[in-house]
Amino acid sequence: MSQEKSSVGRPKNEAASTALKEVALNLVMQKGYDAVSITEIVNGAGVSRQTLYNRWATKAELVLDAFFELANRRVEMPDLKSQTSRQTLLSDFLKQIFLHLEKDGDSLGSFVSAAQSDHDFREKFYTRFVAPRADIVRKLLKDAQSRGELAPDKNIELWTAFIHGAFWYRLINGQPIPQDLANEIAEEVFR
Amino acid sequence: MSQEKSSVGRPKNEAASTALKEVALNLVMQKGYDAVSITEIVNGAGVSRQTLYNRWATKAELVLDAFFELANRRVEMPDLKSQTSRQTLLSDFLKQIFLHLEKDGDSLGSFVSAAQSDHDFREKFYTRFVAPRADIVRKLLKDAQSRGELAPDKNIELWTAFIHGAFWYRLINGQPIPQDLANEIAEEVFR
DNA sequence: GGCATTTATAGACTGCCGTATGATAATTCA
DNA sequence: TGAATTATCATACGGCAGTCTATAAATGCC
Repeated sequence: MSQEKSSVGRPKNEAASTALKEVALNLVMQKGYDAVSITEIVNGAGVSRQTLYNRWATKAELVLDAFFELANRRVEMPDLKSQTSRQTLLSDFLKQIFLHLEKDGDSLGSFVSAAQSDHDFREKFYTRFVAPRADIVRKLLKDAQSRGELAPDKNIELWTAFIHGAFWYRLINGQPIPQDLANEIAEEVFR
Repeated sequence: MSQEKSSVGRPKNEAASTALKEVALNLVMQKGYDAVSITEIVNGAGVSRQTLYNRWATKAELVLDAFFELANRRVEMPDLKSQTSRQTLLSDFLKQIFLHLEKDGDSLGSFVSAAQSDHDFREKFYTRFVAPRADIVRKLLKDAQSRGELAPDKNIELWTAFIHGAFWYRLINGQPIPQDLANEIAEEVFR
C-alpha cells in the first residue's frame, strides 16, 4: 500500500478501510471469492464505490490485504537452534503449511488465478506469501547442509523449487494435499 | 466436447465452430487472453452470441479447444527403445516442454487462472494437458528404474510431482524457465 | 478567514457477461 | 406433406466492473 501519508488535505478514513477489509474477508470466506461482487462489498461496508478504488486497484488486492491482516496466516519459522533433526523440522514445517492450504485452498486458488492475469498482483502475492515460505525452506536446507545432515553438493535452489512445486502443483490441479506428503517429501530430501 | 450427435433436428453448423475457434485463438495470441471479449469473438466470427454458448460454456473452454486443435502443441514421447541414457531422454523431453511454455506462457497462465475458479475446466485442462505430460515422465522414470539407471526405491510418484512442480511453480510465479533447468533437474533425478 | 489540497459521496455512463425470448431455418420421422 | 426437433439469429434484459463528474467535507498553510 505504501501510504506516503500526505500531511495536507482531508485525511483518509481508516475506519472505511477496516470496514471494507472486514466485509470483504467475511463475504469471501462465507460465499467464495467469485461469488462476491465489489458492489456487494462497498454496500456492505456502507462506503462509496470510489472509496474502495481509492485504496485498492482490484478485488484481489483488497482480499489479499484482508487475508493477511485479519486472518492469522503467519507461518512459524522452525527453530534452527533446536537439536531436532532437520528432516523432522522440515516435515513439521510442511505439515503446518499443508494445514493452511487445506483451510484456505479456495482463497489461495483465487489469488493464483488473479496473479496470472495481473502481474502487479502476482508480484505482491509472491512477495507476501510465496517467497517467505520458500526462504524458510532454503534456510533450513542450508542449515542442514552446514550440520552435515544434507549432502554438501545438493542444489539448494532446485530443491527449494522441488519442495514447493510438489504441493503447488497439487494445489493448482485441485488434488488433495495429505499430511503424509510432508513426510514423504522430507524423507526424499534427506535420503 | 462429447457431441452425442442427435440425428434429428437442424444440424450444427461446423463452419461456425471452426470460425469461432480460429478467431478466438488469433485474438488471444495477438492481444492476450484477458483483452479479448466474448462479444468480440462472436462478432469476429460473424456468428450469433447464442451459437457460441451452444458449444462452449466459457471463453476458457473455447480457447482451450482452439489451442489444442489449431496450435500444434503435442508433446513427443521420448523413444524408450533407444539406448540413449534416460537422463538425457528426460532432459530433452523437459527442454521440449520448456520451449512450449516459453511460447505459450501467457495462454497457459490464463488456463491456470480459469482452472482455479472453474473446477470443470480444471479437470479438462488437467486431463488434456497436465496429465499426459506427467504420464510420460512417470513412464520414463519407471523405465529407468527397470534398466537400473535409477535407484529401485525411488518414490516415482513423488518425483513426478517434483519434476512438474518445479517448472509449474516457476510458471505461476512468473519466473523464467531457462532451458538449463532441464539439465539441472535431470541431473538431480539421476544423481 | 481564505485557499489549496485531498478525500468522500452519489450518481451516471459505457461495455461486457450470461441468460432469455421470439422468430425463423434446417433437418428427421411418421 | 406435416409434425417434431434442434440450431441460428437478432434483440433485450439485469447485474456487475471500472471510470468519470459534480459536489461536499476535512485538513494544513498563509
